[in-house]
This record gives sequence, C-alpha cells and structure tokens, in this order.
Amino acid sequence: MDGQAERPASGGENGAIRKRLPPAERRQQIIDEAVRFFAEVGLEGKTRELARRLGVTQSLLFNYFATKDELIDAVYEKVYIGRLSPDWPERLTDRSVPLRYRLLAFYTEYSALIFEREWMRIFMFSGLDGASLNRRYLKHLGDVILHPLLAETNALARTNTPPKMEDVWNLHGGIVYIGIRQHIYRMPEPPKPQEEIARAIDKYLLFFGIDPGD
Amino acid sequence: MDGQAERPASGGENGAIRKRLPPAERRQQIIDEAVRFFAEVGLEGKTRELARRLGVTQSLLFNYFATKDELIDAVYEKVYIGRLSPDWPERLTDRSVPLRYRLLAFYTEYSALIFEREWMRIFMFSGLDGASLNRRYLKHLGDVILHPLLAETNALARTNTPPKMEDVWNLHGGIVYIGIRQHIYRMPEPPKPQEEIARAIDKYLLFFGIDPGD
DNA sequence: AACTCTATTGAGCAGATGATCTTTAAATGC
DNA sequence: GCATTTAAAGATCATCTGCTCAATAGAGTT
Repeated sequence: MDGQAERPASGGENGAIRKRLPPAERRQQIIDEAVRFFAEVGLEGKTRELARRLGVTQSLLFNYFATKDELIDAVYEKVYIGRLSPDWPERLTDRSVPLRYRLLAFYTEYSALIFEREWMRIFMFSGLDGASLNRRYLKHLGDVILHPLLAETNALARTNTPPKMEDVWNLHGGIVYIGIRQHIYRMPEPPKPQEEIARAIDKYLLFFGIDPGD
Repeated sequence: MDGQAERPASGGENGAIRKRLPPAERRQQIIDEAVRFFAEVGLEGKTRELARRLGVTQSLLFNYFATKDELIDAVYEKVYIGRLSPDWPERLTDRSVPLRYRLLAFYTEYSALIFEREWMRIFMFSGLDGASLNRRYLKHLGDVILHPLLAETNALARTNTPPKMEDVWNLHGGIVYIGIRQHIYRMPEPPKPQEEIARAIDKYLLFFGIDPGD
C-alpha cells in the first residue's frame, strides 16, 4: 500500500557512509539528536522526522528503544543528569566566603548550565507534561540549593523582616526568567546576562541589609 | 470499516438534552471547553477527545471551525484578548500617586489576571510554539507597561547606577515566576502571593533608593 | 574469497487523526 | 399536523503514527 516507504541512509544527502555504527555509539547519536529534536518541536515530535534528521530508518530507533516513551526517558536523563553539581550545597554554605561571592559564583555557573536552549525547552516541555523527573528536580533544587540559601541569608540578615523561602524563589525566578525570555519566548539575549544576575543578587542582599563583604 | 464510530449526545452521561444550540452559543461553548482542554493537555490534544468532553461528535467541531488550527486561533484570541487592560499605561505614569502604589496596583490586578492555570499554560504552550500572538503580546507588554515603568523608575531613582530595562524585566520575571511555579510546574501556591509581590516591588524600589512615599 | 554475525533496511500492520459528506432529527412557521 | 430549515450525528476517507519482523548487507574472522 506504500510503494515509497522510507529511504534514508545508503549515501543519502552527504556522501558519508553512515551504516553499521557500534551500538553504544549509535545509541548515543540517537539520544543527542533526539535532545535537539524534541527541544525544538516538543515531545510530540514524530519518530519518522527524528529518523530523517539522523539519516536512518525510523525502524532503527525501535532497535535501540523499545518505545518512544523510553527514548524520551533517555532524553530526560541526558538533559537532567549533571545539571545540579553535587558540590554546590557545600560551597553555598561556606561562610568563610562572603555570601555575595557565593551567590555570584553559583548563579554564574548555574546560568551557564541552564541558559541553554535545549535544557530550557525540554525542562519546560517536561514540566508542562508533569514529568516526574521535573518535579523531582525542583524538589531537589529546593532542598539542596534554595533552602540552604535561605539559611545563609537568615544568618546575615539585619532587617527586622526575616527572609522567607519566597524571597529566595523570587531571586531565583528573576534570574531564571532571563533564560525563559531568551529560549522559550525567543526574545533577544540581554546584552550582559552576568551583570543582570549580579544586580539581582545585590537587590536581594540589599533588601535584607546584607553588606557585600559579609 | 468502523461499525462503532462516535456516539455521544442523544442523552449521554447526564440527562441533559444538548442538541441544537443556537450556533453562536455552541461556538462559544466549544471555545470555552477548548481553552480548558488545550491548557490541560497541550495544543496537540486530539479533536475526538475534545468532542467527547463536550458531549458532541468530532465532526461537529468542523462545522464551526474549518480546521483545527482555526480552532486554536480562536482559543488564542479568547485567552489573549483583554489580558492587558488599556488604561494601565495611563495609571502607571500618573505621578500624583507614589510609584510604589502604582506598582502594587498594577501587579495586584495583573497577577489576578495571569495567575490562572488556563492562561499560564496556554501562554507557555503558544510561546514554545513560537506563536505570533505570543510574540506580539510580549512586545506590547514591553512597550506599554515595562518601558513606561522604566521611565517612571528613572524619574525617581536616587542611586548613581541608573535603572535599566533589564531591571524592570527582573522585577516582572520574579513576579511572573510565582505563577509559573504554581501552574506550569504545579508546585503548591505560596501562602500569600500578594505579600510576595509587595516584597518584590519593595526590593526593586529600595535598590534604586526610591522612597515608598515617592 | 567464503563465512558469520548483527546493525540496518524495507515493507507493512493496526489504530489513530484531521477532515469531508451524506443523512437524521430538533425547532420553527404555517 | 405538516413542511421547511439547518444543527448535529453517522459513516468514512486519506494520511499519519508507533511499532513489528523478516530480509539485507557491512565488517570482521578465518
């Protein structure tokens, strides 16, 4: 009933011979492209289109992943894993360093990791989907980053209104929103994101009367 | 080849007679349900499922909307229209009122409008989709709200670092992020959103040395 | 060069999906 | 009560989509 079917590989667009990779390598190749693909079009992207971009047949995908959901799980894993470095909780609570520097260091590194189109979009797609990995990530973020950060702020706050968790979320959200604007809404990148992050942090510290050197 | 086909109406779940509404009313009913439906499952939600929720046949939808895209456009219109009240630019620049009150008034009203699951999620879905209405909305927001707001801040700022557009975006983003957490990531609602908004505003004003009474 | 192993292709199925068109029946006017 | 109008249902199409499986051919071994 078809007569045309798929027709990739065997020479294809470029002259590259793309057949018969070692399975581990092919699997990785598929995941890498799937991350780009799903980040661009969403999790409802079709396997045939993904296969076309890879220059392989659609059926090959199911040789490496039993179902599309399993492929998406691999994409989640690849994207979520390693996004929260395990040494941050320690560094954020190192009181030998002024809080301002700790915050600057954290958000400089963190924004470098998350202000990236693939991460931002897949995070948002999976969030809208209610993916459990997304919820776990946010809980983890709260536990190991934001909550400690509240404690650090509390330890230094000089105002009579004590810092609340919501204040930390506000700091965090204001910074993350830079990436949302850029990668979800595709607005132009702000001139100097690092500077905006620094200002957000200073705003936060000033509100609680925390000196830059504390 | 079917033998079963769709089978809604004619009594259905509840005893309500649902046939033969006036076209304008039916059209509105479809749009209303479509907003809820697409907000929940995304724009790739299937017309058959939407029809099932409405208790009508899938083919009826195409009696009111030529294509699914046309229905989605109607959803966009319903959701986006009236979200930015036209009198805000005026009220935001009324210098007889302290800036703090103007900001409080604006964000109290604005958050009441946008901290709503349907809006938040359809806005995000359409943003990820690159919908032109989404881009126009953000441009409009920048032009009629945020840019004037920068001018107002500038007029009152007492610090030597002048306010920048990015500062306004940071204020805005930090507030909007409250709704994102709640409706996109489905985290629990903060205890008192209004209070958090007030604190975000005060942080902003304090950073530029603007007195609450100014 | 023949042989083996298995990564990859090619063909196709079953169910889903947007859309079309004919038929049915609810409301209205006479 | 009957005819007319048209909202809604019912049937169905062409295509798409995730997935399966037998056939093919690339690369290493002998």
